[in-house]
Amino acid sequence: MKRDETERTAYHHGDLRRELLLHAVELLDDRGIEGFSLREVARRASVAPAAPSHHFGNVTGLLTAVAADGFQRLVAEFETLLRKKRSPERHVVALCEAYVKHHRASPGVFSIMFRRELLDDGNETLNEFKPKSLQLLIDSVRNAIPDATPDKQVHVAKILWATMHGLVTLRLDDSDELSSRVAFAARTILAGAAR
Amino acid sequence: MKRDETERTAYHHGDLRRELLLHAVELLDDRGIEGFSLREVARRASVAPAAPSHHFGNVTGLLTAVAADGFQRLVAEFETLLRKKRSPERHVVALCEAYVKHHRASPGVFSIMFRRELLDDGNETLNEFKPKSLQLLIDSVRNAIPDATPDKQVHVAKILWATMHGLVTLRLDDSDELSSRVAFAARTILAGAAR
DNA sequence: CCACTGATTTGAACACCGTTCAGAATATGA
DNA sequence: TCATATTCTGAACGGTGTTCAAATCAGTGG
Repeated sequence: MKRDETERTAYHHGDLRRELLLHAVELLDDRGIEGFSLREVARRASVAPAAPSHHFGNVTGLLTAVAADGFQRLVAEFETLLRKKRSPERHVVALCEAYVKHHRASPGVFSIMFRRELLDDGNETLNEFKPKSLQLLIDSVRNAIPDATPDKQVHVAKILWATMHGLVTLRLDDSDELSSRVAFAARTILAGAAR
Repeated sequence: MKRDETERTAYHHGDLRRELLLHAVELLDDRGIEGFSLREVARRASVAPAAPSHHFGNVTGLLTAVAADGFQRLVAEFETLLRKKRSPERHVVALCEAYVKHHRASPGVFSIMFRRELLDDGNETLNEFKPKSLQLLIDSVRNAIPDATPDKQVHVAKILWATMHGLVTLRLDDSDELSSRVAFAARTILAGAAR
């Protein structure tokens, strides 16, 4: 009922689950996983330390929810890009660039999305959207190198994914170079694979 | 003096620094960085919780020493491989495979070597051997694609490095496939870059 | 309208963590 | 031998995640 109102009382202030998620994202992007703590999230939401447990179970549950959201957004962005009319190769490059863009927009969230040891592997949203994001890249690669065998197409897609991930996480150079390096890398790999 | 003897007394048992390093490596490979704790390392060395601080300052210092050791070993392995007589391309592939091998041999150590937020960036050993490892790959790439511009050679080397890193850390497939995928990826990227 | 039920949040407790610091134990060297 | 420096201990402090009974609130059936 009273959704947007500020009339949250001490208990039951409407949508604590969502609020905790927002603060968790903010804290992650602010201080990274090292500076992250469940108590600090609770503190930022002006709530007792034990409050999150009811919504997420434990800290792993909260991080998993954040990561699942991240993959969901990534898939949404991928699908938006794929609706545009472009050459197959440019589609692949666009996905790779989106990957980097996603990281820059929310580095803290991004950095946990692929840390399996931090996440709950039973989460449904995660198990739906994480494979889906890879699948979208695989499909694009199929169109970009249609003459390759299906196995090789998957092969190349995984290599592309790994390359993007490495470039983004290793930070071998400042982020200005990163965008151009990503596009170059994608084209180089496609070229090598198409021979 | 009394080096190899088991006659370690309560205090001053010879080479606590080295022993702590060994236990830290063991614990990292055993439980990963998530299960790692300075107190557990001290416990495994049968020493008080505060003992490590004298040798490493704090937990960051200990992890940095572990990582620095890791890079030193990686560089040593690279140099051994580079002394063998092979084609330039095979040299590059060999380095990439060594990268993967290193990860498999000591995944816990490997996983912290590139987590800059966990390490002390003032460490001399680290600042010597980490750039050196990349430099060795760059040099190999120069030989493999001699006709490319120096900039592009560095470019390609960094892409290769990122790809290996992504393949190893993302674990997109079981580790049996990994070795062959790494070699394929290296050749694909070199081929694409040589066009 | 009200009592009841279930969902939500609190507050206190527990064990563990990293770090600090005074002081004890040992090693070193004059 | 004795003074000094090095190395380690033990206790303490504040912070963390998690658990659990108790307190609070929302909604429903009577």
